[in-house]
Parts: sequence; C-alpha cells; structure tokens
Amino acid sequence: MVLDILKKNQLSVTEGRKKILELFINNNGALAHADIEKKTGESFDRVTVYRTLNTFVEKGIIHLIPTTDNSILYALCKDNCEAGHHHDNHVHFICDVCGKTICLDEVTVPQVKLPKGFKPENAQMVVKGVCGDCK
Amino acid sequence: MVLDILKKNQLSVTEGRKKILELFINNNGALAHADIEKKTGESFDRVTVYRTLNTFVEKGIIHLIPTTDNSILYALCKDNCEAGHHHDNHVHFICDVCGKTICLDEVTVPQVKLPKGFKPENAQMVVKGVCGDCK
DNA sequence: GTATATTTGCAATACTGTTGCAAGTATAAA
DNA sequence: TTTATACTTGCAACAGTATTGCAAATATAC
Repeated sequence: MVLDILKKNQLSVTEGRKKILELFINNNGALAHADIEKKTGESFDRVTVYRTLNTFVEKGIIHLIPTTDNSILYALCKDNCEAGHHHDNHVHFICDVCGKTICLDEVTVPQVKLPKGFKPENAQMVVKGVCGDCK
Repeated sequence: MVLDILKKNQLSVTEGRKKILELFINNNGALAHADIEKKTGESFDRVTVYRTLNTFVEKGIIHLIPTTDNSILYALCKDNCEAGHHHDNHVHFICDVCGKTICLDEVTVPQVKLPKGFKPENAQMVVKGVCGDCK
C-alpha cells in the first residue's frame, strides 16, 4: 500500500516517507505538521517532515485544507490517491468539540454562479459544526 | 463612516484603528497582517496591528477567510458591517493571477447534505480562478 | 558491489504571532 | 476646560512555524 503509492509517484522509499504516509492512511482526519512530529515520536528532523509534506503535496498524494488560523492542514483522500491524480472536490468538516478535521469524501463541493468576468478553476468548502462522534 | 463603525462598536477612536479600518474600506479585497503593515508605512507597531485586527474580528467588523497556507486573511464586508452583526455566508474568490482575495457579497454559500450525525453550524467557501480584472 | 542521484540532519535564518509592563492617549465627568 | 480613569500603544522578550545551504548518509540503478 505505502510502497505502491511511493513508487507510483516515482519517489525513493525512505523511512520517513513510509512512516508519514502510513500516518495519513491510518488516520481518517487531517494532520498538521505538529501532529506528525508528535505521532512519529520526533524520530525525524522537523525539516525532513516539512520537505516530505511538500513533496507529497506536489505529487498529489496529500492535499491542503483551508483554515482560518495560521496553520497548514494536510489530508490524504483515498479515492483520489489511488487513482494517481487529485480532484480535491470534497467538503471538509471541522468539529468544534474535538477539533478534528475530517474529509467528507462523499460530499462534493457544489457549483456556484459567479458574477460576470469571474472564471472558476477550483472550489473549496469548509463546514464547521459538531461531528458524529461528539454529538 | 470610519467613526460611525468604531463608535457603533464601542471602541475608542485612535489613529491606528481609524487608519486600519480605512484600509479595509478603500480596499475591495482581503488583507493579511503583512499587507497592512506595508500599507500603513509601518507607522504602527506590529503588536498594535495584531491587536487591532483581533479587536475588529471580535467586534464583527472584519472576518477571517480560510486559506491553505500559513497566513491569516481578513476582510470587511460592507453589508454585514453596516448591520452591526455578522453573517459571513458569502463566497470568497482568490485570483490566481493578481493574488487578490475578493468577497463576493452577492454569492451565498450553498447548503450541502452532510452524512448522518454531522451537525453544521457554519460553512465557508473559497473559489480559486481568474477575476474579472485579470481576464 | 559500486557509482550516481536523491534525501536527510544540522545550523543558521526569517517570518509570524503572543504576553507583560510602563508610558501615552482617549473618554467621560466635574 | 481640566482632571481622573480606563483603555490603548510601543517596547522588549519570547515562542512557534517555516525555509535555505551544505555536508553526510542513504536509496536506486547499473
């Protein structure tokens, strides 16, 4: 699984990449850089984690989630990932209680009508509220 | 205009608040902290700018826009502001060419159907593409 | 097994945001 | 208009977040 994804994207297989990618696969929600540092037990240098995340984003293995604070959230979304290319057209949900950010892969971002002259390329949607676990 | 807004929100009128609020009124797009520092000619301390922005957010004069990088974007939206309370239910547009973030006050965020158990409170939508000026 | 290309870790640096405290300013009341 | 009080500002220090260059280490392909 992990090896397949790395090889498919022409990335050399290293301990760091394997471990970080596993984290995303075993974690349904989104992860920030700090989460990854904690969950890997700080066995990798901060810089390595940053570079690995950037590489994954460039390759389309993970994608960015918009936030209203100064944090960067990353998430892997299974369907897109296995197809080898990225759509990113699903809704993200942030739970006000547990703070988790969840990819709602099955909820598509609806199209909106824009004013004259605006040409849309990509739309992101973030819904805040209470998730199923915290209700 | 500026004085009205500050007084309506029970804020003392200071040079910094007047100038920063003017910036938002004369600027159709969204502003980041760094933009404000530049546009005020660095006449105010960084800390003052941070505190002013936080105050404005708390009072509902400006609101936060979600981004995928580690920046915080603020925007004033005329309708909500003049009403004295905040809805924030409009779409934001980020132009890939000029980089500006624009509030589309007249485009409402559509409702989406969430999976069972999820209770929505608030939804944000950010559309990327090319704006009317850059086309 | 070895050569080459890539990746990692370290050090240094820059950017972003927050807090405590003293000095300065705005507001309201006399 | 003057004064007392409350609020706001600027400075200094600090903490967290992210980037770059370079040498050492590792993975890949032959």
